[in-house]
Amino acid sequence: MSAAMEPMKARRLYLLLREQILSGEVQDAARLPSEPALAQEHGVSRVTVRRALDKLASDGMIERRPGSGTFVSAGQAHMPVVADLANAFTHLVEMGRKTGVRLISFSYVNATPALAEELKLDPGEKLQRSIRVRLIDGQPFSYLITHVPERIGISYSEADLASTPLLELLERSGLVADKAQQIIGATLAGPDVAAALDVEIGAALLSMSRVVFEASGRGIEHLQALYRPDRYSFHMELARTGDTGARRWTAADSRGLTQANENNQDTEKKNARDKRPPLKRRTKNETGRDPSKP
Amino acid sequence: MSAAMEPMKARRLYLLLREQILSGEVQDAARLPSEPALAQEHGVSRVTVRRALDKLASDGMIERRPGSGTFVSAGQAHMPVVADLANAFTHLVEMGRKTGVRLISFSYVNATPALAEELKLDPGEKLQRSIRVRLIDGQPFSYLITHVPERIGISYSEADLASTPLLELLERSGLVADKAQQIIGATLAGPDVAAALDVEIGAALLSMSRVVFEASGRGIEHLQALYRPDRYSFHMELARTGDTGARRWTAADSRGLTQANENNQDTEKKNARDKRPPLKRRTKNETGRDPSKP
DNA sequence: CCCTTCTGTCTCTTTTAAAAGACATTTAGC
DNA sequence: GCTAAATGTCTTTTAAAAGAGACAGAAGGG
Repeated sequence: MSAAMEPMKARRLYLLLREQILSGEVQDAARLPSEPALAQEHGVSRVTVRRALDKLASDGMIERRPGSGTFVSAGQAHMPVVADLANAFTHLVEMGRKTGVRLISFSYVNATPALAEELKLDPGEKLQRSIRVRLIDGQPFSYLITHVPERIGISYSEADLASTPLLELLERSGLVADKAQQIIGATLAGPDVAAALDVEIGAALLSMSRVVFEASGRGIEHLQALYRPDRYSFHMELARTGDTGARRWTAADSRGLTQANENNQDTEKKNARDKRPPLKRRTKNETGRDPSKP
Repeated sequence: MSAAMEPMKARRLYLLLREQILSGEVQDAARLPSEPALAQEHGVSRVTVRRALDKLASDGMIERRPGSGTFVSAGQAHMPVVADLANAFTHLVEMGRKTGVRLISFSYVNATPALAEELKLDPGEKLQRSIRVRLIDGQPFSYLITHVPERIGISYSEADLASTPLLELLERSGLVADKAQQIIGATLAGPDVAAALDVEIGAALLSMSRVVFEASGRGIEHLQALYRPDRYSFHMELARTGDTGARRWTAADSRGLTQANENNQDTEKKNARDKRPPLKRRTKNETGRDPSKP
């Protein structure tokens, strides 16, 4: 019922206006220039302006009143799910219990050179590769690609993965996580991730990659997580300790997981999945599931 | 000499292949299907496949050998600049001394409702608004939008902003930062930010917004930072402390700021700025500058 | 109340991207 | 050295996005 990917000029104007609104360059709650004005100002046709505004409106960033004008929607809904950075891990474990998980794929593969190095694998060692999607209130917010050495991966079943956090599975089988590295960055959503997270194809995602090591120094888990930034973000509260000269910020253990905010306009957001018929995509089995277990 | 924004289908295929490579779905160093094969597989023409591959190649993700095939470029260059998350602040201060800063804009504006609330401003209070770009080795990596209450902002000059970190300026004028909130997310690059950071218009950016409070509880700084994820990312090392039952991750103060890796293919990356002639953009004064001062 | 201005919704034309195919050039293998 | 198959580079045709304009309906101000 609607085209999938907005065309170039419209997208450009959309990003421009979005930038101006988010950066505070355009006053909050102010009226935007009229559509013909915007069209002339940016040297595009009104249809294009309209497409850009349509998208802003579907993002909930603007409100359009026929006969009156187009207005910046103040609020900017906050993040529904927020992870505390200081100990994101424990929260993730807790969250694993409160959220649903879909197992997208599960297989054993050869380690790529990069992965083998990061996990400090023995040469030729294989990896268990699984892809999961985490849901909260039935809505996906994270896409997890995990690689675990085969010798470790065999200690739990495919079904376990769909119900229990991986770290817990690992520790149940006697392994002791000792150290971990995390890198937080950003990337663009590809078609698979986009479909799984219900976002558009070029959307921005928060990415976290993590490698967990046991005491011996060998890697036991490699995780590449992709988050919808509108549903999940990292949150820290910092306190300044020490006096002038040696001042420094320390992470105040803010009781995180602010899970408020229910009026996000996401419900209203068209869940129309786009078509892109020619570009094929692998089929994927779906394993909806909700937790249980002590 | 080259078109600015890659067309839709090409972009889609680009994102698809990129996803498959980054997720490890396509084996490292493996040969991709031939261009005609990819064209048929995805139901697009070879020109489109070609455009997608062109972009992957310019990202350094693939290598094309005429007569032989197209191969996945293993390495995936690491981040040149990495910030330690545990005390990203002090590092930022240090970095402020080692890097260049460009002042993009400087003005006084009315506070938007959202900003007024976040900073806990008195009604009607105005804000000093400044936009800066941080460079390392002459290359931009962060775009900073700061809002400071006017009464505080007048204590330093426009030129100060181009040479000294803001937090230092604030503390020089007698203010004492006490607490801060940070939120880390991701967003898409708009035209202005894209131009300033030398990325494409729809690129993914790492975003951090921070509010700093003094002891009285009043906000003294609001920062919205946008980072190029290929040049800057957050890095943490975690250690697991406590025994089974009450296990928990604590941030091991990894001596961060890993500034290694010089062979990033970025030098070779075409710095061709795209044209987009009709879409206007505000002009911006540039204040190149390198540090000094004790 | 009327007039102006704004958004909403069409139609038609122009421009640009994508498709289809031909052909040259390079490499690897037999 | 020949052949098969790959990338590189064209040209022509077709499909899709963007442009241009007309017109209806809603809101606000004199």
